[in-house]
Amino acid sequence: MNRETACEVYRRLLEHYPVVGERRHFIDFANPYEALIQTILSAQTTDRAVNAVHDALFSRYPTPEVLARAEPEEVEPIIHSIGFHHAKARYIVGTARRLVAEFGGEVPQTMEELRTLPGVGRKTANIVLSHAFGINVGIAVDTHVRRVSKRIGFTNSTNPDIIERDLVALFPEEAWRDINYLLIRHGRAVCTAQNPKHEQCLVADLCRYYRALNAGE
DNA sequence: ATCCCGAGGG
DNA sequence: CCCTCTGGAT
Repeated sequence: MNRETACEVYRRLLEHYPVVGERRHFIDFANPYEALIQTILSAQTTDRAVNAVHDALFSRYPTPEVLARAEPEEVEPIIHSIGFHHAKARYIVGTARRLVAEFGGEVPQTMEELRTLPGVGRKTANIVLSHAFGINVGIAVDTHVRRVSKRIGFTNSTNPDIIERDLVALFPEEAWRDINYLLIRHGRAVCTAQNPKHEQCLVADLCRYYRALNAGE
């Protein structure tokens, strides 16, 4: 697929998805510390759930230094409603302690350093870098991104590293952060693994999978 | 009942 | 690769 078509896909998805009543929204990051902690907490939950806990958490633990002195057991009830609270309480306290002990209380700004923090994987590091620091570090390929990219025709590969390389080559750097989430949203809402909703799809006319489907009949 | 904008661990 | 960890929204 050429860049023009890819960018047309990007434009259509960008215009549509913020408006469609998605139940998830990007967290408004106040500072890198809060951004990091909130993003760790966001794994496998809604941002609404994380936002619901925001004030209680950060009024009690406003800085990495304060959170580092806490015990996971006392943090756990505060974040209970988001789920996975047992592991996540340990993650954020452990992360705060490493920030203080090894990074001078600051959030590191490289993928390598971020990923050494407990609870921070590729996806979380990507989000923190792109949203909190404006550093574009590529596209995190999950199952949604993989499926959608293959169907539309952004890539021919099933290898996540090659898929990322193809996507990165196809979109301008400023778009990486957004295209990442647009593909995930689109994959969940419309381009589902089973019974994709072609009637609702904004980019069906540009989609390789959809065109092949119709050509066969 | 079903799904989940992940990470860690086996 | 597989599994587990959890509550909440729908």
